[in-house]
Amino acid sequence: MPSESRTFIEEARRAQIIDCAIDALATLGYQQASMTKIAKLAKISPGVISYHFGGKDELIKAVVTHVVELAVGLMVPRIMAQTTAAAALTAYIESNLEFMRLHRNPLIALVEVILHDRDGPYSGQQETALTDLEKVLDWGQQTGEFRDFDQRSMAIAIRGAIDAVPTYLISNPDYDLGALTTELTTIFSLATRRPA
Amino acid sequence: MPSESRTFIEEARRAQIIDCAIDALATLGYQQASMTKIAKLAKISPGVISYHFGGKDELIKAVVTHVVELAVGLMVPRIMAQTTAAAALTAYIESNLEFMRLHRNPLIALVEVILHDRDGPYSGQQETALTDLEKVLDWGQQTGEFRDFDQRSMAIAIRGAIDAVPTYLISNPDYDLGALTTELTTIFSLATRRPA
DNA sequence: CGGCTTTCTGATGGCACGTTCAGAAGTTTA
DNA sequence: TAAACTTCTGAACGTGCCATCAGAAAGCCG
Repeated sequence: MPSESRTFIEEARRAQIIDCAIDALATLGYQQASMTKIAKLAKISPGVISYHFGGKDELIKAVVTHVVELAVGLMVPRIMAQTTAAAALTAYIESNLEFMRLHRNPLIALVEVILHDRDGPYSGQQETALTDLEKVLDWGQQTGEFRDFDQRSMAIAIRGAIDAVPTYLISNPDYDLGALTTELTTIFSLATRRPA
Repeated sequence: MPSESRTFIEEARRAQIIDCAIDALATLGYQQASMTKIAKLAKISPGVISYHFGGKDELIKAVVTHVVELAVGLMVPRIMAQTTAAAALTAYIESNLEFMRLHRNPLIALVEVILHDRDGPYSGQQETALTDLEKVLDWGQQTGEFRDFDQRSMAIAIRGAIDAVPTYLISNPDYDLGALTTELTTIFSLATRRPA
């Protein structure tokens, strides 16, 4: 159902439900974020969710799409604006962590979904993230800024380090993201650069 | 119930059930690994599990304890055997990945449990892993082998990179662990060492 | 106002889960 | 062998889940 053909009310309800689903996922975790609880959060009847989304799967898909759009919108321009691959990699890491700072709950909700939907339609998301990152790495190797590491291994390491942060933040909400950002960019700058 | 006071039969059953639980967790995932399915795998009645373990929580705890023991037994001696902090860090990473190679299903089972038991008793495991790693990092900073990075941030990055591997292997079971091991040790060697 | 569609309610059904339990089967002890 | 204990079975129970649906409410329009 294309967005154009949706009523004003329908748009509003969908947005409200998605927001509540994000809150439920982030605060309760995937297991506890049931349709009934999400409905209770939104102060509506459980049936409404099925009415607007058809089922739980579609609601989850809508949440993922929404958060991914948010993330891409924030990160891609920042990365594209760089003129060297090294700067792009730094911007990649920084914008990832900046997104955590600005949209913590949506990100945690996204992580919850991805972690719990094994073999689900979101394992593809991970592969996409890796190949996107590899483009930056390839750029740097082409220009000679980066040394000759294995791109896939490096991508796994970088994404792994980034993806560890939200999980860590769930247990330690007050940890200083700034220090972490500085250190992560330094680590992978040192790890990727061509030795003098 | 201490291990000493257990019958031979009880020991055998517990071991069998733990093995089947590991297989179920690794192949089906946390959600699908129900008591009934584990019992079916072990070709016993569901009641037997409750009889020997008291409940699902205790079974999961037994699985975690078992795998952690396996891992510690393999990794700690290798790390302790090193004479420099840099070598210890390399051994840390290598033995982690070696454990994946030797005990893939137990490790995946462990990861499944830790990922799905948010706020559960296993979030503590993660903190323990970080502080243990920080001991190695602190060693290297004391001796001057390592530069002055923030230990917590570095620990998060290293563990994140390592923990990303099992998840990646679920989707890509045939990826070359050797190449990954070499690259990960190189990355964090470059990232930690004191610049000349 | 009266018909028509959209939107919502809240109860219901069906399903899978973990746990429990009366009794059966097996094992040990005397 | 007989009694006592351990181990096991499989059905039953209570719970929470998602999906469904008849009917109520609300909005829209002629």
